[in-house]
Amino acid sequence: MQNYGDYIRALREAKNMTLREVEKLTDVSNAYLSQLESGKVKQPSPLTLHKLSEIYGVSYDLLMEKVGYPVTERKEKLKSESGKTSIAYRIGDISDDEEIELLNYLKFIRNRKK
Amino acid sequence: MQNYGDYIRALREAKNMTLREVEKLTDVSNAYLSQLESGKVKQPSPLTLHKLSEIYGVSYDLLMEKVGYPVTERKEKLKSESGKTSIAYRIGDISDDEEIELLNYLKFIRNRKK
DNA sequence: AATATTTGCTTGCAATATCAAGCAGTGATT
DNA sequence: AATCACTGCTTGATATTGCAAGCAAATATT
Repeated sequence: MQNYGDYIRALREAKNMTLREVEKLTDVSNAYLSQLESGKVKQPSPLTLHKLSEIYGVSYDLLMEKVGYPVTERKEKLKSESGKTSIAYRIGDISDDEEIELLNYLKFIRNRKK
Repeated sequence: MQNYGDYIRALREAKNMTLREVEKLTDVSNAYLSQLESGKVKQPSPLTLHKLSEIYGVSYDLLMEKVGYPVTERKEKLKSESGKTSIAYRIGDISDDEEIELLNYLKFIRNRKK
């Protein structure tokens, strides 16, 4: 299992944001963000995770879980049926590690030219 | 709203438990429990709150909220399942060529292992 | 080429979570 | 009454979060 830091770094880079851009949007220092992404922080506070979840477009619960906090049981796991034409449908269920690789690869092909 | 410590103390006393009984059940020191209940702790960790929620029979979310942590709302939870939370959102708008590359790459990494 | 800006990072430092150990009061047992 | 166990509490110590300030390498601008 990978470090959750790699995951949130992948999220940021997938959006082509710098640490200081995220800092301005979240009021979390770039110094601390750097530590987060390099795995030097065990469990960032829920508030910090909430801010990150908002700008990266992932669910708060997901980040809480990745960091190792207890999560509230979601009894219904409804699959997104809306959007059978979306890429999400074609990709299907993917693991966390696969998602990191995909996001990294997307960043790569988008920065490839120029 | 006042001190959440008063609330946590009320929960314990409603069950006629001592600090040391709770300590044995939760592995949270009686010293710290005392500080919690007397309002000397700002934000106990989610894990601590989870343990307390289990033995006091209240929801984890409720304690999280009382302490001031962000909570996931029901509405957002439902909506997010097929919206912000899906990989489609994280990827964002994507061209046909990019999608083909992504899907090929996904196939590649899935065949790569083993 | 020289200078300025950007970017990720390291390093103390302050604030806080949590515990181990001990202390005083209260109630039970001898 | 003396002792014992139990109760809540305080205090000092340790670990961790998060920040301000600075730094070196990369990139942009003149």
